[in-house]
Amino acid sequence: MPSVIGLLTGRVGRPPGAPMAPRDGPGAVITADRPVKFQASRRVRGIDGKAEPMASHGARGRSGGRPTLEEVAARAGVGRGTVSRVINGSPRVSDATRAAVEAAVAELGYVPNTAARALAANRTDAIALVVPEPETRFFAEPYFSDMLKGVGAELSETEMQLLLIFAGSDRRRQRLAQYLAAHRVDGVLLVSVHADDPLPDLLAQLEIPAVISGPRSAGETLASVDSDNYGGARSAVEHLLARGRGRIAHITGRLDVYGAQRRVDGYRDALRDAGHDADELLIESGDFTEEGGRRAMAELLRRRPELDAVFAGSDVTAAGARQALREAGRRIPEDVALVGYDDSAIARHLDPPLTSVRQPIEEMGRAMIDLLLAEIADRRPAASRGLERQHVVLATELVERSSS
Amino acid sequence: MPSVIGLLTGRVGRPPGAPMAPRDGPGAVITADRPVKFQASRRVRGIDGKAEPMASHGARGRSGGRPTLEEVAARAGVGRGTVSRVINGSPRVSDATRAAVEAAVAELGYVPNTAARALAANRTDAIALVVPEPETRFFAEPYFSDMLKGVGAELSETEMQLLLIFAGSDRRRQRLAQYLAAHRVDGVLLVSVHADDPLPDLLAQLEIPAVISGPRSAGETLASVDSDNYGGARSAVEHLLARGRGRIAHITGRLDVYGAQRRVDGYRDALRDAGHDADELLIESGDFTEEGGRRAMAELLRRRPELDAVFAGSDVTAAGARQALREAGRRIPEDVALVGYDDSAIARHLDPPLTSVRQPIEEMGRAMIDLLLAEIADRRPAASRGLERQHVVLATELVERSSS
DNA sequence: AGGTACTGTGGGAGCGCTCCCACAAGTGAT
DNA sequence: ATCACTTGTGGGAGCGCTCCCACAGTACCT
Repeated sequence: MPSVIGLLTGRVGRPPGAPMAPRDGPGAVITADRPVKFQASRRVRGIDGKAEPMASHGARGRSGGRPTLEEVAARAGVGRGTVSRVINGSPRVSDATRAAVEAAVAELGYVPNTAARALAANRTDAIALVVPEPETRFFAEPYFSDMLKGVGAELSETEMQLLLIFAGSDRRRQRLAQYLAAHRVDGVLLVSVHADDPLPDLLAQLEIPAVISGPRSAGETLASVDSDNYGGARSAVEHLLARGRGRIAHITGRLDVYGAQRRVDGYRDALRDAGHDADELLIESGDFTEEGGRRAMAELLRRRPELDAVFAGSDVTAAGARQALREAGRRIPEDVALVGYDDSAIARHLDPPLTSVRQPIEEMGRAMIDLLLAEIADRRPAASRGLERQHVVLATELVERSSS
Repeated sequence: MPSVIGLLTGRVGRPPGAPMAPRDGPGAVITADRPVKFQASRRVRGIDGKAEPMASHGARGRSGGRPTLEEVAARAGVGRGTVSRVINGSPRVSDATRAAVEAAVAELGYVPNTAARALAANRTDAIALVVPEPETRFFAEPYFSDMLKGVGAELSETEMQLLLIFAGSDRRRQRLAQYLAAHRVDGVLLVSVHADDPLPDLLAQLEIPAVISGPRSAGETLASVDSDNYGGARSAVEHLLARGRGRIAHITGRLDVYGAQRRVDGYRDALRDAGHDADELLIESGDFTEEGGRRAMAELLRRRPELDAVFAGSDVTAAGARQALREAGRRIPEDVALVGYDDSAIARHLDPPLTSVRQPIEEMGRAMIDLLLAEIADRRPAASRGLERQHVVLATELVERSSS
């Protein structure tokens, strides 16, 4: 499978009277509410099939017979600049002129030439969603498709095109670097990036606007969107406490992931605030995998056989823990209550169904796009930057099921 | 989810001495075998963060400080045209000059500007894979991902970018039409198109090269790639005959799909050639669905209870037939042998595992790309067209399992 | 010598846009 | 009436490429 999938997200027409988007707005390409009909548009080649003389240089040729801005202008009896303003939705055009231009556009079936626009304006109207994972994982995990849904929804209000780039192997990362160096996108969305990934630095160097889905640290330099890992963990632990559990263990995620650290913090603080003594032996690190969860659970049972609840760093981890608990003869939730994180599909399908902390992934996608578009728009007027990076944190929600 | 996913498939560098591809070849963008290192490339903005005067018109500005062809030429002490020839891999450059240019390219970290190239050359170096289905089906059915794999593999030798366009709803078809009208792709790959789809006509009108994966009829006007439905069906029936079955029924696919008709033809001819009388009551039409298969099977059992084998138009259909057979108390394969088509995942997982006709889907994807690239290349020199459309048919293979 | 035919090279013209300057016309304060 | 804005408009000057023509240089014929 190729390493970059791109999603078309632009819209076809701009709702009449819709507010202008930033930077004079990505305007309507064409006001195509009417049925999309394609006039056979005068062709370059003669009827006999032989190539027309096609005056080596001079009037219309290469474009394949498509109308240009200039032609629309002539038709509408206005200048080129005015047509451009109408096309791009600038407000500084009189109503009469606008109507004339729109009529000409419709009559000629004018569609802007993307390449010319990109060249002149030095932008691509495309952004990339970079996934440093093999595409199999991408398609398998609902996390990504939820994110994609949010991103797509938010983007559908714009003319932006989305490219999905898989950077799971060295070869692909190389390709990605190439792609970025060619400035083929106006901005980048980064998901599931590890702490030591050089990609963020590359983006900074190339001065490409970027938003990261989970900050790499408290001092993240890129704009970021995250769910409230700390709060989510707290809510899980508080829920267990409220259920009367007092010996709550935690299987962490990979601790080089900042979000996993924050969950540990939330776990610790919730227990401390409830007046429980810290017990480091109730914490065992996992790695977000099922096997890791099983191993960690077995270890916890060995160290603290009297535990009565487990907060796992992910649903998959919880699934592993569940197996270890079963093997040890512990019943869920009677003997040990279990809470996961992510509220993924497995949470619902586990036996018993798993209480889990839901992250608003789709919303995170939307938020990322908002931030990114703002950054792109800001950058445009090569103006005084130095804006602080935005960091958005979205609330989580505990979904209670019968495992706790 | 957005309606167009684009896949990046281009390569990073051209293998030294690789044969030139058509039309003077999509050449190496940059000879980046060396580790991808990004020089901080002189920036437009001053160190203090304020915008440089940036002489309103005149030398270098908009491009964001990236080197241009002109600069590479100056550095290498040659003309602009020569650098262009080197970049595009033209053979009409002396070795010494080429080396000098390549050195300059490497030193400056030159990467061609895609937009400028697209504008000047009137091409996009992108093609679209159009899927007139919702993306859920796309991701669920291995048919598509296999196809994608083949397409991606073949494309990885070129600089072409792939766009995946979902045209499952009216809105999306509209968007697609818009996209095509803007000539944002050089060519289109069409998969699973129904007989009455207007898309092929639209493509013809816009003069966009296109290849279809299953011809809509014997007189398909578009270039096409298909598997040998006729031969595949024959091999299935011949296999059943060889196993001593004499009363072989057929559950067809949707008969508005040309391939399904061809399978019926193959079925008929195989029986006729073996000296069996035609028995139209052994043929019942399905619709490629499980429910259709079940219904058709029930009907066949009612009409011809003495049947001893079934050739189903697809694996899914076979799965439906299997249920109906079970319900009727027939054992597979003892009482009734069952053969499917597609050799999809369910064929392996059915109980008993299903004998099925495998189509070389990945190869079909490759073949489609080959045809499409050839068409695109042919079209370029607006030369005498009128070439006959190419139709490629690939052989199928019978995969024997225990259901027959 | 003068053709004829290459190969290799430089650079003009142009692709279809956006950006921005110039300027006409209108509006209102002085 | 003059000045200072504002609003709307036209069009020049690019953006960074590709295409192709022109031409120098070399080679091999007559």
